[in-house]
Amino acid sequence: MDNPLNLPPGSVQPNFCSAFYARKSGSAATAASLSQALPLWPPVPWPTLMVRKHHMPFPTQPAAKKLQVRRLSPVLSQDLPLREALQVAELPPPRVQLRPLQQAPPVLKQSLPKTEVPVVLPMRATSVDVRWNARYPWSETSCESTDRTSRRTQCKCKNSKCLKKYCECFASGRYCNDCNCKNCYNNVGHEAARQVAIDAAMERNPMAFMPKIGNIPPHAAQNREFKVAEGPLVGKHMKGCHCKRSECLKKYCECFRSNILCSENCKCMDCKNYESNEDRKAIRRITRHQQHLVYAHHMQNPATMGITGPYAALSPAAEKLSNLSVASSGRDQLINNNDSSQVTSSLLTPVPIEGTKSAVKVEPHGVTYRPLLADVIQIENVNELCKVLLLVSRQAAGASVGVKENTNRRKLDQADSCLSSINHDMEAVEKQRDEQVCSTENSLTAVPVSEVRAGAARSDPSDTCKYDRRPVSPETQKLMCNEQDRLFLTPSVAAVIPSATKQRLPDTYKEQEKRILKTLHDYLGELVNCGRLHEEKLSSMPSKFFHEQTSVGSSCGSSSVSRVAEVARVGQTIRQSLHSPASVKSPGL
DNA sequence: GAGTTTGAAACT
DNA sequence: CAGTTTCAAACTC
Repeated sequence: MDNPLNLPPGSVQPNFCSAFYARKSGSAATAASLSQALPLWPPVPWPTLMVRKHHMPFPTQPAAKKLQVRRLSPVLSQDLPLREALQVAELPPPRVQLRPLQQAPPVLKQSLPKTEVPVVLPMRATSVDVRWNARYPWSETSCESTDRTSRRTQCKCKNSKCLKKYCECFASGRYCNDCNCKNCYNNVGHEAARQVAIDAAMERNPMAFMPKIGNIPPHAAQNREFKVAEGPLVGKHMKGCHCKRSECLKKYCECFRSNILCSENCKCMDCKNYESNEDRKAIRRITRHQQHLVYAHHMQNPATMGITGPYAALSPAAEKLSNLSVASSGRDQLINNNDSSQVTSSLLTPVPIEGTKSAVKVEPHGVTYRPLLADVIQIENVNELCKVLLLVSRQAAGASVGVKENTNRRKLDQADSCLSSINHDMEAVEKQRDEQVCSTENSLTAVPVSEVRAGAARSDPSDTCKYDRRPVSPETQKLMCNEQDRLFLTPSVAAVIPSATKQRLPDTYKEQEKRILKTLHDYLGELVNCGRLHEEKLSSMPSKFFHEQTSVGSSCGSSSVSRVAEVARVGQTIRQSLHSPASVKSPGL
């Protein structure tokens, strides 16, 4: 099979252009679905021409125009149902006809060096990862990682039929979908009219659907750290902005909106969108601060990200921002024409900075985030908590049935072994986690990956009883919610519970449950306090702080850390007491 | 939510 | 190519 894009075997190889030229409803529908699924511009006729030479240097725009546009006398291309389409779209007929490059007159072809292709493409770009238009560079990317549809930019066009570049959907190459537009023709049902509009736009400006931002260094496009470190991307607006009153410090300005500095291409007045300008820096600081708070809101209120459960908590500061649009804060940043897919996937899925093991979160537009409990909760703390809970449980059982100390010790050794195993699995879980608090939640339940997967397949919560016939109180069931506490239900862990205890019943279990929940409650309370203290500190510090926070080993909340670690120390005390001949004392939690 | 401002796109 | 109009997003109240 022909593979002009050199895509890996098995990967999707969309060919929007052929679908577009075919002008068959089936092909168009396929293109439409792909258009919605993939962040690229389907309809322009160039991509098929470009992919072969996408490493070529940028040509000048006039050269492109000469090559792509041929003046026509009123004769329209015979293969297009233009007249019909124009009647539908009520658009004026094009005065020129675009022709594919291959059909250019020989003299034109010969007049150009072999490498000269009338296409502005970032280096290393392909027709798959390039964004064809940067007027609305955020339109596909700002929200897709969490919700592919609900937060995508929705146009509100009224008069343009969504067939002009006023419409951001059309300009960014998307069909309108769930938009608030009126009299929309930017859909599969009006494919012919849409094609006419595209041709018309191309006729006015052959570069109409090309990226507006160019000259992004390849290493900037590829290197996530670069994006973070460099602040505004080094790209340049190909046409330049023409702002007069916004000082290029509002989103009216395409450069500012795209997080790039104005360049010599711009013809703006009173421009403040240059590197050393203090106003620009201040605005960016505020934006970052808002983004941080919004992010903190999401982290502390997991329900907004689809995470629900007993640990969901909303901080007061973040709550104030609950009405702040994430889309608006995020959309103003991204401009990476080379790497839209990567950005799409990472925008709300921050990744750790290389070389740090803390849960630092990085936004692709240069903002570095850090969970409030980063560096507060360590895997050791979680292990200790698990041990404490086991010991508390055993104490309760021991107090109830008088289990001998040597049995306890033997079982404790088994517990250690079991915990080591759990720890191993938890490390695997940790690698996969994308969010520290959620990870902590998982860790507290100490669910190995395999069991997480197995658990996911078991939709019936009552299935957990298959592991153990132990009864669970309604209160516990409420607490467990969707995340069942398998620490005490899985066969491997159940094995460490003294067999004598297993046989006693409801009273013993009640006591165990009560003390475990009490301990866990106290621990979670400490965590919540830690998070709040941390957040208060963050909120009271200048935005510069957020960058400093990217360094490993936050100094914030040292007292909180010690408070959390207290639980671990208590566990240590219990362990020591259990190993000593002396009788077990209450942990005093 | 309505009205205003703004600058790109479209038009002359 | 410059000036004007149209348009929809950004912004303000």
